[in-house]
Amino acid sequence: MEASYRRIVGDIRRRIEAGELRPGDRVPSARAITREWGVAIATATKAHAALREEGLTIARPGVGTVVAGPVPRREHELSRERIIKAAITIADEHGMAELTMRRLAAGLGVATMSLYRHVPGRDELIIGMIDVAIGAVRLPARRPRDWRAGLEIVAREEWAIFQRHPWLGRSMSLTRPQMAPNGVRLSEWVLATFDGTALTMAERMYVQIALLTFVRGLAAAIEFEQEAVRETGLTSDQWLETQETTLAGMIEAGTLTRFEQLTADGFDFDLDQLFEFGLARLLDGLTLFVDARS
Amino acid sequence: MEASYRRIVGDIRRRIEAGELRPGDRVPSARAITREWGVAIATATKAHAALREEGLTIARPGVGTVVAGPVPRREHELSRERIIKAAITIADEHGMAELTMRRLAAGLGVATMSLYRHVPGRDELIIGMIDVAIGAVRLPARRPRDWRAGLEIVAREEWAIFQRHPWLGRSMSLTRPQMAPNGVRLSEWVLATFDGTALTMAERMYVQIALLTFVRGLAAAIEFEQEAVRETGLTSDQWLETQETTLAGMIEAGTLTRFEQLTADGFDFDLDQLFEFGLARLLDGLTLFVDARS
DNA sequence: CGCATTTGCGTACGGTGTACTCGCATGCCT
DNA sequence: AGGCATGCGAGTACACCGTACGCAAATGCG
Repeated sequence: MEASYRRIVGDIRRRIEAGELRPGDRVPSARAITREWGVAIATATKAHAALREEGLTIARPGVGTVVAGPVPRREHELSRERIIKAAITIADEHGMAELTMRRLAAGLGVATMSLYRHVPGRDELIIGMIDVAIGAVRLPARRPRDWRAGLEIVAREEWAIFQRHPWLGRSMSLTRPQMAPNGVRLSEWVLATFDGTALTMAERMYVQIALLTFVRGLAAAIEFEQEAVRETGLTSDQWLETQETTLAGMIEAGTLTRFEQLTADGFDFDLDQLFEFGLARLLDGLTLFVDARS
Repeated sequence: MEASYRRIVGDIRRRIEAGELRPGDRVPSARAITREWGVAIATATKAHAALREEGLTIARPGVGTVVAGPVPRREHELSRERIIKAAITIADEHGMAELTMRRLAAGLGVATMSLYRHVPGRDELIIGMIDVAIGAVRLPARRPRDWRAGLEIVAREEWAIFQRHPWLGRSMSLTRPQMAPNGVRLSEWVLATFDGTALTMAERMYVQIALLTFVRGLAAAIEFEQEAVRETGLTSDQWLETQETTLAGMIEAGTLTRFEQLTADGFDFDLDQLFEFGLARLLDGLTLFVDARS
């Protein structure tokens, strides 16, 4: 009769090879083996050692003996990635103010404090959200020959991201844009866009920041605009009312003729148009600058 | 012997004329008169009526009989103005996060809930702060002939305000800029700057918003910069460290040559330079636009 | 004298982020 | 076989927030 620990090793190996136990899963613990196979704990330890020897498993004190190999994505388990994704969903749909740790945990079906095993705190969570959001920017692998076209692509891409994530504009200033890994990737792409020009790296960076600043500044208005919509359009009335009482006194003083004319014409905010207008002006100005450098 | 209520009226009138009781002060109440002059309450009421008849006082139910006339500034008393000013001071010095109603009240030496007699809530307080801050913008009465010069003045003035109040950039998008009375005043000035051009009011508004958006976007970075300084410079190190570990992996991949070169050159953020650069480019672009319209 | 009204302010509530702690399961050492 | 340090999940508790509510005192008035 073969040594009983060899039988245990064989059983477990079979389970691994059958895919019953996948990489990252916990093999039966020593205590569990004693119960399952009816052996002493020494035997169980010996089996563990043999498995480890074969490279099939690795032992992690405090957690268990785990099947070796690249850990596959495990959808149902809590992870930093999954938390961030859920947080982004909440922020997108209900606004940043609604993103609380409790609500986030409830949405994930876990206890509040469990989040803190994967994320240091709310601020760091937001930084992670920013990075993931920026990471969604898709830049064409083939860089356009024209720097202006490249810049326009980036700006439009950023604008799209800001629209998809209304909270992003106001949260981004929490951190230096470069801090997030995906921000660095974006920066590099923009810097490279100017490769055909005489601009120094510092100058390119200035250009990039000027552009991003404008887009981000405009994006900061998105959240408010959306919040206004969320609040049952009441804000629109309320705004009108406030404006009315506010303006009444000033118009009486007769010093607001142009502003009055503007509102009479039914001027309306359209963020997309504002974006297009500002982008065109900024790119025009940058063109003058780049041309002067060449 | 004269009617005793006439004596009381005389006494009180003397106090008022002597400046002992100033406009807005409360004249002795009916109860107080009965105690002070030893008369019946009917007499006291009669005295009050006589004073009111003379136009010296006005009666305000629930508060008292008050000396008539324009109410002078009363430094030591709580007022919406004083609250807003104190709030701005706190936000300037310690950041918006430190601005709590409790702390604000403590700084003013009053109970927390006393604030709510003068301010509906924190949000409205912030709106008031924004308005006061914007109200500090000093525009020359004599408008420059050149629209570009005018725009530059406004932009620099706004930038100065944003620097003086680091919280302003992030808070302003809470509301439409026009909501605050002083914002309207500013808008009107900018609109008027283009009087010599062919721009429609809507176009002028677009120009203004584009400019303000850029300035505000850049201003959003001020708060973080200041916060970094506040946190004992640790953030600077921490940032470097994060950047190091972050970049290490990416540089290894060999895809960040330009960014690497930038940091090697010791590129440093200088918000003022960024402002100047962006402003110049934006104004250049706007010039092309305005010229094309003429 | 009773009344409604104004004012100042204390208490309390429902919410937040998160520090702390406890129980449990683990691999390892003696 | 038993004791150990370790890792993990989760519950409890704390400090703090904005502010609704209500009470007590003072007032002019009928």
